[in-house]
Amino acid sequence: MGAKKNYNDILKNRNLKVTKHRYAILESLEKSKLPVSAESLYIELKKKGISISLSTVYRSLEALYKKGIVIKSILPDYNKAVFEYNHNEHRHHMICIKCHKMQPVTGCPLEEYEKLIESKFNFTVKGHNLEVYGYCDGCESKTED
Amino acid sequence: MGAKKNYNDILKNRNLKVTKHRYAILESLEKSKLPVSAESLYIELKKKGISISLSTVYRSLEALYKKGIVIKSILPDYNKAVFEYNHNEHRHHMICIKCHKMQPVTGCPLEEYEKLIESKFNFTVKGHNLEVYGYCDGCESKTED
DNA sequence: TTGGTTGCAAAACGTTTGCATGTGC
DNA sequence: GCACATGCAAACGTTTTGCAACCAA
Repeated sequence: MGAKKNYNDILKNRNLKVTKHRYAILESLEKSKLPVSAESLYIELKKKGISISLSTVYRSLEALYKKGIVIKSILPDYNKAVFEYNHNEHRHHMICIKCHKMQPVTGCPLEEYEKLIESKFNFTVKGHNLEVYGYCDGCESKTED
Repeated sequence: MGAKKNYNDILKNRNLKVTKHRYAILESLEKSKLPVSAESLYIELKKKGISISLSTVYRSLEALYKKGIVIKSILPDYNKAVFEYNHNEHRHHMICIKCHKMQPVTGCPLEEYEKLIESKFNFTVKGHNLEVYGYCDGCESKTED
């Protein structure tokens, strides 16, 4: 909360070597308001003039995901994984059924629910995954199936 | 509720032709306590002596999913889709990080949250997706990373 | 120096599709 | 009979991997 951690520290703290690529990926993700796919991140980095291969993007994202630095999710109608920086502030998303846009929502109603599950079943809760589906502002009017 | 609907009616009501395969798939899913992948469903049907191809399983599941008869989800660490019968009773799942077992949990804490989102953003909520991750009964003891 | 990281191309994987055939209504 | 469902094999798009070269520590 006090001193601003840089990406190097984040990587070092989780025993990941600091490389240009990982730094760039982390920076991109942290600045992005929305979750991105490996490919779009790859394209974005290329545009910035960074020389990187798609497999490195995949490998880095997987490493960051395994360390909990980024969050990975796959949506049923968009058959690829998307990644976002884990802000640890517990953010969820609203996903538009029509245009697939994702917007973050802060605030999470699940604390009590998790406690309930822990006590009711013999299950140690470590986290959860929540997305809300519907029609966003722009698509609302154009509804009709 | 009152009269027990059979699978034929479920299909007919959604304008899907009744076929042996769809019937068998629906029956399998409805009886299954846990979400299953297309392939495991395929294997299960084969074991029952039903002659079916994997693509039919995929096509049927997709059709049922599009009609809202089944629920489709993809988990970040298990890179394939799983399907479950939509009991309309709003069930969520606990997923074990270690053994990947999924168990249903009834009860959903999200009604108020959805209302909040609808009023706060201009977003028409149509549904949501929630999974809780952690260690199940059996894996709890073996924890350690 | 050394073990982790990268690029490339090829492989793997789950899933989708084209087309000819079969089947429900 | 006709529109839709199916089987098969081939195609697809995303993700993973083997290997040699590279680089951070």
